[in-house]
Amino acid sequence: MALKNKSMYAILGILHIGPGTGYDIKKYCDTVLPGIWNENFGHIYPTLRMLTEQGLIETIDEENTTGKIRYRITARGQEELDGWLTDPPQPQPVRSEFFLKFLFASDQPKEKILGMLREYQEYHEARLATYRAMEASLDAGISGVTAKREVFLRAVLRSGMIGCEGMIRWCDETSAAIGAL
Amino acid sequence: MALKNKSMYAILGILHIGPGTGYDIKKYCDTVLPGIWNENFGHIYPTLRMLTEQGLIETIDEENTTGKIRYRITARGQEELDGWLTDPPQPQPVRSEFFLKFLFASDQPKEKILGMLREYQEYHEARLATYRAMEASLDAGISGVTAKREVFLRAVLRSGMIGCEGMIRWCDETSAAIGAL
DNA sequence: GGTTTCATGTAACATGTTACATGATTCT
DNA sequence: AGAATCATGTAACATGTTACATGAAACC
Repeated sequence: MALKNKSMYAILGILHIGPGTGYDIKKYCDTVLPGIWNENFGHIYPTLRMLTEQGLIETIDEENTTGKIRYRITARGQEELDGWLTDPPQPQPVRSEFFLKFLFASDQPKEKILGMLREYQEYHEARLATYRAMEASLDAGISGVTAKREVFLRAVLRSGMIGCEGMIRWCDETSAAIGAL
Repeated sequence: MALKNKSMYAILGILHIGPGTGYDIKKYCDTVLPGIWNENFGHIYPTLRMLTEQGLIETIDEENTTGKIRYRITARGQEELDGWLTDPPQPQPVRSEFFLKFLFASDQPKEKILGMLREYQEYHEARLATYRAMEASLDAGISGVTAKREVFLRAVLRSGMIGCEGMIRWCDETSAAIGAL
């Protein structure tokens, strides 16, 4: 009875912000949700069909000249979304390839380990730069979001920045510790 | 030819630290690798068989009274592991249920949102406490790891702590911002 | 006229989790 | 004697990714 997977809620949530096509949903994940959520077409289209069958979303038929199919959330879909929002998020299993490699690298040459740390640091510096750019575009007021939702978007950006800053600092600390070995 | 999945390397890496059974590998993931890597039996046993077939690990036969099967890494397995360690880790797709909910919660009552943040903060405080406990047990010198590997374990613990501290700070900041709405 | 972006969808494949079945050993 | 932990393994299921096929519309 209950929805099986998280993807269904992700799609329901995206459609609650505004109606759109499967393609729009993918776009939304890639542009506003990177680092938070990802979906691929192989998942989106079957899920849209399931959600429609369950009456949680519906198609908008509008002088359908092209092959586009726009969906919007239904009242029942909104209810289902609100219920999910109330459930505490379950801690998800983590799999960090970097830390796994790092832990197993203790017998590798020091230079190799320092190189791994440098790359990891550069990766986070690049991410931090893109977060800052996103923040700047919010500052410039070119996004079409409401003031309230902007507070939430900024908060999510801040969390990404805090994470990156922490990892950059960690790389510094750790490089120093490894260098001293 | 090349190994398909990350689990194979995780298992290879764990066995490179020391020989063990499938059960030991699961234990290792649950105790020293939580927050970094997880495996389940349904994956471990078939993978051990594949790794054996590929000659990357081998069984240790020792007066096998019980049903235990202990594995150790082979020279070829060590080579394969070293090669993987040299490849840069690929950025993994992220899916954070909490942030997804948080972003979709902007239309929910303020109290509900503050509650979500409070729970998220408590969760990170609890994790921080376990990391500190793990650090204390390293300080006490009761772990049987080498001095060098201990440096790496401490570094991984530090990264977990930095992450938790960052998220706790973020919850404070964000609760204040939401409260002011 | 050609390239990029928009748009939908399926099939095959890869990966990961849960539940179950079984039994030995160790601890209380 | 009973409970907890150790130990191996399979089958069914759930989830997620990639490659492919197709074509319209927008841009240059």
